[in-house]
Amino acid sequence: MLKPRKKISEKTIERLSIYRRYLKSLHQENKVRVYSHELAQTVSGTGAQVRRDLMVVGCSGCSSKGYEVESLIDEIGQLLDCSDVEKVALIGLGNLGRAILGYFSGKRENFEIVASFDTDPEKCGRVICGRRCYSIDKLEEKVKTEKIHTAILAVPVEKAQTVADLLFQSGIRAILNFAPTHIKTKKNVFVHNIDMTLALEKVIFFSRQNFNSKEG
Amino acid sequence: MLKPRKKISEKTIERLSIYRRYLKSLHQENKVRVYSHELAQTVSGTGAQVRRDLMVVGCSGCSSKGYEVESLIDEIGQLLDCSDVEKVALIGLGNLGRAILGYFSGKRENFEIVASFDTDPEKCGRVICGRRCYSIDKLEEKVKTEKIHTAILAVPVEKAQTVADLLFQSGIRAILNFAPTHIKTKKNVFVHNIDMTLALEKVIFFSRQNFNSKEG
DNA sequence: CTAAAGTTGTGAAAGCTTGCACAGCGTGAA
DNA sequence: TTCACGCTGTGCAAGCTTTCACAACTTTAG
Repeated sequence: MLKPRKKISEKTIERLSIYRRYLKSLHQENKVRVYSHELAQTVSGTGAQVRRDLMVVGCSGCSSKGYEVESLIDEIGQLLDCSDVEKVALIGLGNLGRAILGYFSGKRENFEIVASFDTDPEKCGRVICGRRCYSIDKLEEKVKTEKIHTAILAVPVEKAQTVADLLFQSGIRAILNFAPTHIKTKKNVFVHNIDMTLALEKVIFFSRQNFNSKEG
Repeated sequence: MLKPRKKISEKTIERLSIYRRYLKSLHQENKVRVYSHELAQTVSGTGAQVRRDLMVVGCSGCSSKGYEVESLIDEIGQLLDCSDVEKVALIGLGNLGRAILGYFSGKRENFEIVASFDTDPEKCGRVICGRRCYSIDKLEEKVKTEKIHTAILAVPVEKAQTVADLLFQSGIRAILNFAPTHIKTKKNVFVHNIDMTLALEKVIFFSRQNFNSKEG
């Protein structure tokens, strides 16, 4: 029943997600067809790359007319989305955690933050940004009863590994980690890091390098 | 005067930054030496990769004793850091923007957010999270007089390209973009995107894939 | 002293990602 | 119908990244 699908690279998945976002905006403008080179602009890529990415979703392009916007959206969705809305837990309600909660609140189709957790007794039990905050002691229980498979980690760096271990133990399958540290995950759990400090340092480095190589 | 340095890849720069972070923590624990395979753990990599990364900073390892923590920190710093603190501007003081401002406030050695900007007249002129917020009309002026080279973009997606163009025009050399859209940059400007929705979608996808391939 | 163990630095292979180039096809014009 | 055009799908090559594997070196033990 499961397709014999090849390994799909992270980069391809990211681009597909970006294509879809653009396709949805085209759909709202009632555009019916789109060419690969148009999609390519959304990722600074080439038409060939787009076509290759689309091969993994079971391509349906049509020579000289391009791709149908609506069916592409569907097909990418079939690959990327779950059958039902994915439940997500947020751990850590500091400044960043609350901002994340606000950022993801409402208007999402594919996932929803259904619970948040913190250690601060001041926060536990209250409703913050429209979601009830639980004590982290309840994490394992909630994750299991609510069948949550994905977690966003926005705790201080010292606590990140401990909380991550707790998440593994609870049966979480994926973590989006905002703590600036590498999380050791032996299990079959996918971890993606968003390390803002790292990103800023990188950006600063390349700004200088570009500048020096051109003008310095 | 400028080293004839080869192109250094983004990935290498990221890893170097991570190594350094770990090295600093080792330094605080008064650890003097470190082996490549220890550093490798911080990035889920191999010793060979670490050694290769370190080649670009002008390696100084010593057979069978490993690397000196302190001098490695210095050498990586020589590559990554500017001679003086890099000034950064933050555009957009919504929930996310304020969280970013808080996140980066204080205790940073290499960079500092020196000004923030927003369109909301309610915010302009006030001091938010310890930084004065200016009207976006002042952006070009401020960027030029303060010699700011780097910007963090945390504006709504509709405004992202417009503001980015303004930043290019003002002479910005690098942008860390949080808006979920691709920014067109013809000039010699380095743009790095942090797209949280994209990241979460990716994480969800791979959690399912891992799970299915193992147990489904 | 010699030998064993363990690490660095790096050439070379393997693997992954992107871009080129072209066959094949559909469309529209004449 | 026939032709020219332009797009898709994809083999292949080029480029980039990681890993392997090993010589050279340092330290420790005997």
